[in-house]
Amino acid sequence: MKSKKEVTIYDIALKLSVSSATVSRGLQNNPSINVHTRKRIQDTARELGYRHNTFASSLRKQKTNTIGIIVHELNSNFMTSVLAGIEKVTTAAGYDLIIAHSSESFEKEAANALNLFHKRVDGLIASLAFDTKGLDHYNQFEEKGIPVIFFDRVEEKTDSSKVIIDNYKCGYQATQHLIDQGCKRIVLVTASLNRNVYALRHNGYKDALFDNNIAYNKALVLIKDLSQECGVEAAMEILNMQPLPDGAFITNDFSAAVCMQTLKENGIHIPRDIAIVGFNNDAISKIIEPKMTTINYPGMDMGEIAARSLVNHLKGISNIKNTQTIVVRSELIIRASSLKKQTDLKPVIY
Amino acid sequence: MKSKKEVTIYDIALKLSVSSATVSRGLQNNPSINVHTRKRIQDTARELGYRHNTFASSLRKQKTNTIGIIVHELNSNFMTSVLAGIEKVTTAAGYDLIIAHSSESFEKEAANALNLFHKRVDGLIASLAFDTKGLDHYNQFEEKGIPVIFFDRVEEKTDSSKVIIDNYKCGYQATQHLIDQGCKRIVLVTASLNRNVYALRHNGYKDALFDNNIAYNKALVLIKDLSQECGVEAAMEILNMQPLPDGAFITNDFSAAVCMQTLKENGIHIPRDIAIVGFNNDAISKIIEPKMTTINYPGMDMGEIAARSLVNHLKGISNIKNTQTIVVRSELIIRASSLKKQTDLKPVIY
DNA sequence: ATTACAATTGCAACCGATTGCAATTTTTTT
DNA sequence: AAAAAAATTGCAATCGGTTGCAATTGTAAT
Repeated sequence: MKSKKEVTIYDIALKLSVSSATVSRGLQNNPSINVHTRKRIQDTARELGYRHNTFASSLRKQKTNTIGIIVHELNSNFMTSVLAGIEKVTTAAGYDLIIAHSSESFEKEAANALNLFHKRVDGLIASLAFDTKGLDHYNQFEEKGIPVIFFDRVEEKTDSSKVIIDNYKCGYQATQHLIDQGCKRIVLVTASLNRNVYALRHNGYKDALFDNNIAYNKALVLIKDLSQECGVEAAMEILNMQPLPDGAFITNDFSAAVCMQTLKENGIHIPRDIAIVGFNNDAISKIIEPKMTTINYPGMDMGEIAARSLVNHLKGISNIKNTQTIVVRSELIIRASSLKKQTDLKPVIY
Repeated sequence: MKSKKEVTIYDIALKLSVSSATVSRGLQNNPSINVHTRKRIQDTARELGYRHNTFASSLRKQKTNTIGIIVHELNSNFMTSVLAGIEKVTTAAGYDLIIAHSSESFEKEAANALNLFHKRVDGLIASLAFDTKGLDHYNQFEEKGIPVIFFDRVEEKTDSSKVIIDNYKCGYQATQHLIDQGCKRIVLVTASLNRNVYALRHNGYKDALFDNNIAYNKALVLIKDLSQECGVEAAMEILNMQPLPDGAFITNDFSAAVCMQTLKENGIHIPRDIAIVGFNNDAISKIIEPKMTTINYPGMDMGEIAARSLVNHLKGISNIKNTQTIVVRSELIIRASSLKKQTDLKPVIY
């Protein structure tokens, strides 16, 4: 239990009869220190079991070499890919990461933001929680000149930097596809229209209907939380609709899968009775029967792009303010769950 | 871009004509400071936009109030639950978390361990990567008296503290269940037997066969990486077996789901031709058709238990060394994928 | 041999909060 | 009113690296 005293640069300095300044420089491989001396210092450090004291260093240097990440959840394919992309870039650039997740709670998100602020991250990458309203909790970063970059779930109105997909287009595409398959009564299951991604998908849905002369029917739009349970709820509501809808665009693969399953259990045939399109291209979309048509978008790329902008900004290579919004590509992946007609359109296998 | 200078306790001290010591104590609500003074200090801090400097504090106090977490992946139900459990406990106890994931790579795990070591976490909670061999990279913590507690994927042999389930029992139970359903040729799809969890499940499988007078057949044991792709591979190998197996115990729900699907696509009926049991009770097990029999074990509880031991140890309430191994309950959840016989055994709906 | 210049190394002042102990002020007791 | 006890507050050292600038040593040019 008794832990030995920490080894400091002073111990090394003492042992080698040099100054602590030399040791400090030597450990950083500073070329102003003689190569031979450097080696002696590094060897002795290893030998003594020295470990760098991050606090002392950060305290003096006024920076932490750490980037904070705030996300709403971790347990999706998408998020894991984003993180992988971020890690790839930041690790290469020599930054550490602190990952915080809000479990879709505004309060936790704000608490995480404050915490990372206190931990003095050099920069922040964030995706907003479900019910996050406003970006006030990120103002503190702005004020101190700490760069923040948002991805996916962002606040459209503000002029903060962001990496997003064209959610409007996705919504339009998905809906148009369903219409192409002959659907006339298309349900939209989505989440709070306050969150940009959902609002835009909704707009796309609406406009696609309009462009095809199909009346927008509010009763067909179900606002849910996109949890697994909500898939069941949505299915039940759909089953109670008169007449039955013939298509559904459910903006989350997991909810869509559960919904689809519940519909099937109630004797609905997919896609004959109801065609289904999900969102995210999560692994489950390929496992469920029939395989699910969905929107794919590149988490890894988004992560990389966001991280690279941030890192470049931190290194002074570019300024984040100049590239406010980056839109990455996304695509509709057509699988069996939406194919009512035999179509010459080959399903894109992803 | 120009960030204003940081506000320190000295600024507050100056403004209120008190000493920095008083400010420091006042901010911590130290009762030795007059209530009225405390209020003035806190008000002024807020007014000036003071933020606590964690480094200076950690440097002086020689502790960080931070617990490190090392896991192999984040994108599973199980892991998310564990994290939630850990968070619940640590947040209540006033600790911060730093989450690091190794993407199933030993090297990354070791790098993460070193990093957290340098960040001087007060304690560590870890689950090992796939190919992690030995615990040498955790010795550094031991040496400094920093408590480490492992969960789920652990190294059995060592006497480190751990929170686990009875993997042997799970393996036995799953296999026995398949045998009860009339299976005679049972495939086991699992991962490297070097990793405790897989070795023990394998032992359970073996012993269940033995106790039922079924010969252990090495050809039926497939060592894979339990990725999604491996589900396909496993299915292909199963299809090539002569005669066809009549049961499969696949120690990961996702792989099991993919495998099951591939088998179905090849005309195999589940469970009639082959009965299937998975592992983890991941969400997918309830979505796939037929729903999958699997082993459920309480991630949230494991997280809570691990965190609580650690926190209690850190607070000196108990010593981690006294409770080396904690085994939490686990259970077989029977669903349609394994029910060959109409049985009076009611499927446990979880 | 002398001067100019480059290569190394050291000095010492930071960075900001914490805390044991002493000093001072206030309150209570006699 | 003096003494004792309690409540507040301050002093000053400490945690461990970093870095501008000065000092020293070594090397090359004249």
